[in-house]
Amino acid sequence: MEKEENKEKPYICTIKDQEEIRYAQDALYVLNGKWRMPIIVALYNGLYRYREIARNIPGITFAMLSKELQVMELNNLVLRIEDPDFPKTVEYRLTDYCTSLYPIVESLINWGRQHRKVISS
Amino acid sequence: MEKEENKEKPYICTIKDQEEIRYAQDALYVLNGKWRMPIIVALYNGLYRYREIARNIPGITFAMLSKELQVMELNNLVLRIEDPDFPKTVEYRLTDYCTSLYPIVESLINWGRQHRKVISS
DNA sequence: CCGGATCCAACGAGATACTG
DNA sequence: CAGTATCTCGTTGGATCCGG
Repeated sequence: MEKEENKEKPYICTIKDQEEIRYAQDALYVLNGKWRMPIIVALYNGLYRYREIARNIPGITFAMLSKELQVMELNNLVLRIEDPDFPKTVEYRLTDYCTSLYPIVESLINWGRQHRKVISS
Repeated sequence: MEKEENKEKPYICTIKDQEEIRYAQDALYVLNGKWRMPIIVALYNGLYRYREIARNIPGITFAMLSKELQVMELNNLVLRIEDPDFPKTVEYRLTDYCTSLYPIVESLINWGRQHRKVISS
């Protein structure tokens, strides 16, 4: 980090810019990685079971999903609900906290849909 | 990739889920990495010059910004406008294509702002 | 069927020094 | 001022094996 260099020149910038950039960075910190948002989409659409989720996210492996879900549980993004019956079933749910992220995910989906239309026309 | 395993079971899932997940993945492919979105925010807010941008994105180095801008230019996200005068000045602008991404960035900022409020209260 | 643990490759990211 | 070229390093991502 060579923040010294950045700070040395106070520079005529509107504080607003810096703040918006920081907000974006904060959100990115929570949502970083390749799989976090797709997993949220899956859960949001009612895919709750482990293999169910894995099967519907193109390219993900079980190991990656497992690791991501662990981290997301620690970060309070998902809840893990285990049923002790046999065969063992586990469900994952979005926390309310995570649900508040959905506008971001939604705009992502909308852009993707629009973009698909554009490039295929 | 053990997609074979994923494909083997057609499985009762609504196609809609898969499509939304794919759309999100498409968008993420364009916006991946730690710096792409912050750079877009900076440009969107009227920071056009190289050092101006670097100074206003916390944590970024000149080298990272340089590399990102190159890739973003190739991907048609930014335009590089060089003025041959001395001292040399270069401006970067968002392309229209990139501007269409701004709803995503905006929702990111809004969540970040909201989140800041929540954790500081 | 539900995963976790481990090991390793690939890539992203940063430090540093240098150029026009 | 506006970059580029390497080099290193940590993290992400993935394959494989293991357990309840």
